[in-house]
Amino acid sequence: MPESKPKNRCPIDYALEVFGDRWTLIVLRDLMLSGKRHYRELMTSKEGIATNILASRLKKMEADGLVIRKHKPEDKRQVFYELTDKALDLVPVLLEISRWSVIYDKHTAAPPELMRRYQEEPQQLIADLQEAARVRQT
Amino acid sequence: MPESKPKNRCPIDYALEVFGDRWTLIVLRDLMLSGKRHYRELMTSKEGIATNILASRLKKMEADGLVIRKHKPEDKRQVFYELTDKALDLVPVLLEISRWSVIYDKHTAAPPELMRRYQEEPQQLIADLQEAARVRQT
DNA sequence: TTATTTACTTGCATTTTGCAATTGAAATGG
DNA sequence: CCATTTCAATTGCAAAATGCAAGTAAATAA
Repeated sequence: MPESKPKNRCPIDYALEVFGDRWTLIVLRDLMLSGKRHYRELMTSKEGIATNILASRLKKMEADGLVIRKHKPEDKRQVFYELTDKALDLVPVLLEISRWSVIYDKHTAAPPELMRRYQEEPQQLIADLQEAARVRQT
Repeated sequence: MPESKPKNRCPIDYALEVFGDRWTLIVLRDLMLSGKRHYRELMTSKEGIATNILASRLKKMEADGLVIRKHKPEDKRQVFYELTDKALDLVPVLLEISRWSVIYDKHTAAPPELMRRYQEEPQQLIADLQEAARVRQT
């Protein structure tokens, strides 16, 4: 990595560079919480991401160390995207954002059971979601 | 409010609509954690926001119920932006994002004392930051 | 061997952003 | 007072990012 940015940057600013756009968090959500792993699966999110945007985001996410692009041995057309620890460590951020949205969006569609568990045993839920995502990658 | 969006929306998606762009979180950070309240103060962030973008973001943030625009009685040119509870409830999100950035950005500039307190007594730190922001608005 | 699936890429119109200059209202200085 | 400065924006335009539709290459299936 070149990595020759102006030292000492605000943590919010760094986060925005990595996932501060309209689509990266959507893709991360689908990979981390919805169990999607393939390009074609990521295309089906109901927010309707354009194929060129998805491709460019996955490329940037790989460059930023959030995902690793791999080929399926049994079908070499197929690609799947594996989450790194750097990405999995965003689970608490996604949950905290969700908690906020549930309060302020009256049309929210957050799974109630998930949010109840987040309130009652946040650490355990985080660990479970990360573990579930890790298990899927094989 | 009109509020006629397609019912049942994902909480991540709602959050992205409200603050999922390059600048809104920067402005929120400056209002919530750096104690800025005036347009001219928000212009000085080292990320260098353009004046037209700042104006449009503040307008959208007001429409989304994050800030309230008020005039200073003693100088009617001056405007200050007051944070709503909806905005102050994003303090945990900002801190969680910061925690992540501190781990993965080797050039991070997060105040170590702040992050130490977040680790040791998160609830108290959140309450203190919200209270400090509230006190400033008068 | 032809058709289909998968993961993209390309071209182009539309939208958003960034930059510089300008504005108008209100305060301040002489 | 009247000119100057401050403050919070707005305007115009170029550049970049996004969205949409069509196309492509490699691998598999029929």
